[in-house]
Amino acid sequence: MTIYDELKARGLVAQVTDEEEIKELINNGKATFYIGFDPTADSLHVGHFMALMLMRRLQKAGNRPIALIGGGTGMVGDPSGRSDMRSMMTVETIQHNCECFRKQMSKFIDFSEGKALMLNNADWLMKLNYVELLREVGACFSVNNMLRAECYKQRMEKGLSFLEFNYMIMQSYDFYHMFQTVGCNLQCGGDDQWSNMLGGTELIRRKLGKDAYAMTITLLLTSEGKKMGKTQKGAVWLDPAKTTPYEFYQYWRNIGDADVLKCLRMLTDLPLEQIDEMDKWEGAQLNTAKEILAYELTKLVHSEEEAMKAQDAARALFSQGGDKANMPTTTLTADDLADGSVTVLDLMLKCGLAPSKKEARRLVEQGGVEADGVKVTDITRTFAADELSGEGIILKKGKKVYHRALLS
RNA sequence: GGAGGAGUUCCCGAGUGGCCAAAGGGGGCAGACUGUAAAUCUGUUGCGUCUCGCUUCGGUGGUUCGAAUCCACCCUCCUCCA
Repeated sequence: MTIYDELKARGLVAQVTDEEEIKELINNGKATFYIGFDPTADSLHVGHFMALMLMRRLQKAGNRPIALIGGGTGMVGDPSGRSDMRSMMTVETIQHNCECFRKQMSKFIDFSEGKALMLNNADWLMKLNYVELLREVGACFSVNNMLRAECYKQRMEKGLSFLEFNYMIMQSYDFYHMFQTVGCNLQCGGDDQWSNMLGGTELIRRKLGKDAYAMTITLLLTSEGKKMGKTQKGAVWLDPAKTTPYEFYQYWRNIGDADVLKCLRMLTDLPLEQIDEMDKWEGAQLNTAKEILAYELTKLVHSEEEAMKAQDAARALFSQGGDKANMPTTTLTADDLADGSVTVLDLMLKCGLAPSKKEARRLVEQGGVEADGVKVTDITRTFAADELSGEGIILKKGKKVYHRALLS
């Protein structure tokens, strides 16, 4: 199976500018393609994961990836899919975030010996001179067309600043610039980037009379239409310090029935035949598919070892027993105790199971808290030092949040 | 630059002097049911030393016994005109 067919079969391809040409390019390893990443945080998250996997797949097929960090465009902010204006970041923050991205990406993409490039568009965008830019590329953009673009349409009602309006031009310029300097002939990105990407191919055609291509990947949405990888607490990060491997595993383990197969296809490296087999599964059997998904993804993002640990911990917890080793743990010190003990409420607070005492109290009153498998019914319950020492105590909040507390 | 309008808790959105920690909906959390799923039903959803107190309705001052609500100035956004 060719790489293009595989991407298609996995449901990754959303839109393409010229299917035949793109097939020809990527199937024969002739593509130098780029994907842009806006440095809006100091870690990549699940939303970027699919792009990373795409780069990896295409690289394995012999193509050369360019990870473009939007150090320059990040100064402006992409209005696509946003209902409000992004807050502007300082130059230092952007710089720091770029560095963090670089580290994380090298886990998925081989940057050795020029097999992949990492560029920062600040390198060329920051040097641009306003009048020169207007003369050079300004004439190639039709405001009428831009306003018709889907990404701006949505913003016409809410209001769109001139700053954001220029995002498309900057992104187009990136492609134009890299087309000339490093021979980048294909741009990939999320489907919400389609209009921005077309801006680039259009610019190259007008300025240079040459063809460049664009391909978008399907946005990973939950069956409810929300962006995958968002939780109440925020994004699911790839950085273990921000989202622990266990939490990461649990995120996928708890995915909706309707989304499992789609995720397996789009995100994992498992052979399609194996996934097709799972497609026949129904009902509770899907739980196994979820377990596979969670394991595979944790392995890819963290490591096989972390994936094993997370899986063991989850299995132990959800089917009794209690492998306490790999559970999120909070270690208390003598300072956390008052008169040699702590109340449940304080303990929950310290373990981050509740944001306030009031919330902790509500949880206990509603019967949502267990300590070592026994439901806590009394809000004045306290734990003495000897209960907390040694193995510690396993607190359970709700149905599936486990946390160990022990005394150092 | 001119004329209007708006800013309320996680979000949307009521409230226009005391009965307001602020209706309703969404979302979240918990309980029941389940398969660590979905749907459904129930409870809950500012904080604390919790029959009481404290902080919160864009910001800062003011009027008042009492302000989300009235006044002044400022900030931000929207609409129409230029």
